[in-house]
Amino acid sequence: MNEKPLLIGRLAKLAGVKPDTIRFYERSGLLPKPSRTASDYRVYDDAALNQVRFIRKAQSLGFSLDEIRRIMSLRGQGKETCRCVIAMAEATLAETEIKLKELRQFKDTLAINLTRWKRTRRGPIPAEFCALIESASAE
Amino acid sequence: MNEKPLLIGRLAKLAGVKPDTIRFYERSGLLPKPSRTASDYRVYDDAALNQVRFIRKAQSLGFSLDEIRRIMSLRGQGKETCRCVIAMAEATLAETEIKLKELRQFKDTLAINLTRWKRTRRGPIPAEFCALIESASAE
DNA sequence: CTTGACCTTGGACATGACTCGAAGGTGTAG
DNA sequence: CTACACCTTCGAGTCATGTCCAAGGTCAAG
Repeated sequence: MNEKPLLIGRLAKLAGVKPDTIRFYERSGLLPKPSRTASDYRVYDDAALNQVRFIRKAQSLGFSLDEIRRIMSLRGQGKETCRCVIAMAEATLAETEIKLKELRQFKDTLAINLTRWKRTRRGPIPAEFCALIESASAE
Repeated sequence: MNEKPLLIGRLAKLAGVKPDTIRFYERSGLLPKPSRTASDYRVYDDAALNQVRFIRKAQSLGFSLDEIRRIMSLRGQGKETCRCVIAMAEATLAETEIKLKELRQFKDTLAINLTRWKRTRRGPIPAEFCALIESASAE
């Protein structure tokens, strides 16, 4: 009643990417080299799935693979590297906060411009659109 | 006392990009074709500077040139395109809001883990900090 | 034992977004 | 007139991030 090993195809499917992408991440040093079966198949554990999902998530938030590699390297450091880890985490946090602020501002600008457009060019405006503008500018 | 025309090099410097990039944006339909001097030099106005800055800003927030092109086309077009424009704006706004929410969540996760770790930093590195990657990708 | 779905590697190709170089024209300072 | 820093086009190169293909190995089902 052994569980079947988690091979690359299944991992890829679970993470919503292609096997090639997993291999590419491994080559790029984003994922640790997995263990292999006797026949050289890659075998993954559950952590690998989380790691791949984390990469995609961070990517969708605008981090490059290079930045993600740095963020992920926070794991598994020795205690002598405490300061380094803290600094890195804080840098990432600061970066994220700046992105947040700018994105919010961008959204507001967009909303304001659309409101102006709405006023000058009075076409048929769906109700939901007005609601969207309202809620966006209200923030 | 004529003002000197705003040529590509100066515009590029003001916007913090290279002349090549400006030409590239023009070729890609992100910037309108500027007027030319008798000797075929591109001559820009202040609006161009704002446009280039807008592109860079939006880019830094994770929008592709293609998305930016669509966002920018909201300016100064149409009358029958109302519905189309509205739908596009709505989509962009929604997308931006999702990004906002996710980024905020990402930041919070990061901050929480960092704070927790700082409090306990006398001892060995707590497992939960090392699990940052996993927790961040959870959900 | 064959079939078909997996896996392996290596290398080529694709796309977005620049970035550079060559070859030549323009404008101004000395 | 001569430098020199600009400008022009065109085509090619670069980097990040995949994505595909070929040639071959593995494994479970029929």
